[in-house]
Amino acid sequence: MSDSDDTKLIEQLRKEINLHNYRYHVLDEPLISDYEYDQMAQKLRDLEAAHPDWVTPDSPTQRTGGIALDRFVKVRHPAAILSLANAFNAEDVKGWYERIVRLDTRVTRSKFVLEPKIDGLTVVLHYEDGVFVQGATRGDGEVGEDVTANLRTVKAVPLRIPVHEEDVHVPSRLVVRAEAFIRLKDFERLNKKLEEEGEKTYLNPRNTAAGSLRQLDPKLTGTRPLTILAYAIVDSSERTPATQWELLEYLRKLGFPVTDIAELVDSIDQAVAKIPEWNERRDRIPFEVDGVVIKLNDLDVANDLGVSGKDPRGAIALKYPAREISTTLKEIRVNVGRTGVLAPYAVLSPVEIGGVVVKQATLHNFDFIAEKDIREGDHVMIKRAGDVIPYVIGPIKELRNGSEKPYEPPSKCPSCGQPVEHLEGEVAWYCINVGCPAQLVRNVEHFVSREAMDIDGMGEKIVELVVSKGLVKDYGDIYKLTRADLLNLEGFAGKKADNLLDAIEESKQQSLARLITALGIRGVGEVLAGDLAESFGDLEELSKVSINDLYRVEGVGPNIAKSIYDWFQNPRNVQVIDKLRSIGVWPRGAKERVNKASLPLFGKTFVITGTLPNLPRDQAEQLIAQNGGKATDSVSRATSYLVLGENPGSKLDRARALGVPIIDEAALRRMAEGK
DNA sequence: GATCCTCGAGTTCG
DNA sequence: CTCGAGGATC
Repeated sequence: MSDSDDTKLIEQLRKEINLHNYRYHVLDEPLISDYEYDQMAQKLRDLEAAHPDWVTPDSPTQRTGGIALDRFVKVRHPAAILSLANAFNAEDVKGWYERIVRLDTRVTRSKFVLEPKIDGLTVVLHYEDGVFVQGATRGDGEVGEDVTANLRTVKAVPLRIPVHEEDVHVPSRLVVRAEAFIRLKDFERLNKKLEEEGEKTYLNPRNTAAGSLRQLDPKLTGTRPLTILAYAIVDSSERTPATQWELLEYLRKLGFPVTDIAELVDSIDQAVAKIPEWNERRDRIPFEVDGVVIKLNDLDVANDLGVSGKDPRGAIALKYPAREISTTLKEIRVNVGRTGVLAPYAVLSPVEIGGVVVKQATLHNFDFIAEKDIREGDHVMIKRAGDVIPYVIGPIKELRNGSEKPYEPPSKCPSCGQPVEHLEGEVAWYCINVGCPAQLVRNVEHFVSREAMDIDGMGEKIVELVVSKGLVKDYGDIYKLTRADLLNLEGFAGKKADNLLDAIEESKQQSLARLITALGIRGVGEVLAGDLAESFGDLEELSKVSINDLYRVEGVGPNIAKSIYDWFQNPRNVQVIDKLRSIGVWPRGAKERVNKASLPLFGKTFVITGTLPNLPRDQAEQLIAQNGGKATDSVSRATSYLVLGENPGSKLDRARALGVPIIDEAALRRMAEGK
C-alpha cells in the first residue's frame, strides 16, 4: 500500500472513530458494536505506529478517554449503570418475554411497568443520611464523571431528602438513577434567547443537556433549564421496595421528580396492547422521548435474571424510529428555482431516518448556511420535519478535524453561468438571466404541475427532455407538441405519446384561476390567482389592469401589484399569452359573486393536519371553499377549527397551545352540510 | 412601528 | 414542513 493510501485511510478512520465516540459517549446511541469500534481503533493505532510523524494532536488516539472530559474527576459507580436491550416492534418484545420466561417461570406471575424512555443523559445521585453528596454522569457504565457542582444547580435535584413527607424512612446511604434532560418548551425558549443575544444556538435538547452538565463553570449550568426524572435505585444501605411500581412511589415520596405517565399492567399482552397508545402519545409528551421502557414489576425476579452482555434481562426498551440522526454532509449544491432564486441543498451520506433513506436535504438559503456555520465535510444532524421533509439542523462542531471547507456562495448561476444578484433587504440571491435554461425548465414544470394546469404524464424528466431538445421554448409551446415530436424522443412509444397528448388537450379546459397560477407571476400562487380570476374574469382584462385596480384585491399590496403589472408589460410574456390565446387556452372566469354569507362555513377558517380518513386534502379544501369557508396552512388565533387526521404534524401542538377547537373529518362534513 | 397572519416558493422519497 | 416576505391590523 502506498503512503497516500495510508494517509487517506488514517483520515477516514479518525473521522469514523470521532463519529462513533460521539454516538457512544454523547448521544448514548452507538451505531456499531464495541468489537467493531475496537477493531477500528486498533487499526488506527497500527497505522499511526507505522507513521509516527503523521500523528496529529487531534487524532482520537491522543485522547485518554473517548471524548475530552478529563477535567472532571472520575467516579466509580457502586454498581454498573446498565443500558437496556432494544426492541423495535411488538414481536421483539414478545421474543424478550419468551426468553426470560424460559429462564425463570416466576416471570409469568409478574406485572409490568411501562415508562417513557427519556432522550437525555443518565445521572447517578448519591445521598448520605438524606443529603445530596455526589452526582455523576453515566460515563461508560462503570466509571462516570463527577458533576456534583453542576447538578446542585438543577432545581429538580433534591439536596436533602425527604423533601416534604416526614413519615418516610431514608436509608443512610442511597444511590438513585435519574435522567437529566430539558423540556421542549424550555429548549425552544433558551435557543430563542441565545439567538436574540447573538449567541450560538443548540442543536437539540439532548445535546444541550449533555453540554450543560459538562460545563466547567456551574454558574453556566445554572442558567440552563435542566431537569430530572428519577426511576431506579442503584444502591442502598437498606432494603428498598420490591416492585418497580412501588419504587416509583417511594422515590416520589422522598421528593424526587418521577414521571406521571408510567403505567402498571397485569401481563405482557396488556403491555404490548398499550404500544400503539404510547406511540400515539409521543408527540404530546413535553420532552423528547425515544421509546417506551417495559420493565418487569417484580424487581427481585428482575435482579435474579441477571444481565446478558451489558443489558439487564428484566427490562427492554422499545425504541421509536429515530427522528434525528447524524450523517456527513458531502457537498453543498445549488438549484435554480423558477423565479431564479438560488436554493442551496446538502448532498448527504445516505442515512435511514423514519423508514426512508435520505440522500439530500434543503439548506433554505445562503444566510442559513452562514448562520449555522455549515461546512462541506461536516457531520450534521438531520431531522425529518413533520416526519416528511428532511432538513439540516446544524453541524456537530465537536467532530470537526480541520478538513471541513467553509462554504462560499456562488457568484454565478450554476445553470447558465451568468452573475447572480442580490436585492436590497432580501435574503435570496437571484439569477436574473431571462434566458436561463434552469429557470425555463422550472417554469414549465410549474405550468404543468398539479396545482396549475395539471398535465398528467409530464414530470420533471420529460419537461427537461422537451426543453433540452428545443421543442419547448416557453410553456405555450407545450400545446404545439406533435405526435411525431414525441415519438422522436427517447423512451416514447405510441401509447405514451397519445396519453400525453390527451392530457395536454384536456388541460385546455382548466379554470382561469389555474391558468393564472400556471403563468408563474412572482408572488401569485393558488390563492391569489383564485381571487384575481374572480375579480377580473379573463386574461385580457387582467393584462390591461392598472396598479390601482390591483390594489383593491385582498392580499395585494404595492410589491405584488407591481409584480403583476410588470409581468404583463414584459414583451416575452405578451407573446406567450398571445400564443395561448391562439391555441385556444383561454378560459373565462366565473366573475360571479355568489352570496357567500349564506353558506354554512362562511367566515370560518380551517387548517387541516395529517391525513383524513376518507378525504384527500385537496378535496377537503374544496369542500371548505365551496361552502364559504377558508382553508389555510398555518394555525393562528384567527383559525376557527383544526381538522385532525392521522399522523398530525406540529400544527396540532400549536392548535392546543392557542386553544383552537379540534374537529375530525366527520365533524367537518356535518358542518359543511349546515348541521 | 411592531406584531400577527397568510401566502408563496422550494423541498424528499417512493 | 420550513422559511422569508408582503400585507393587514392594531
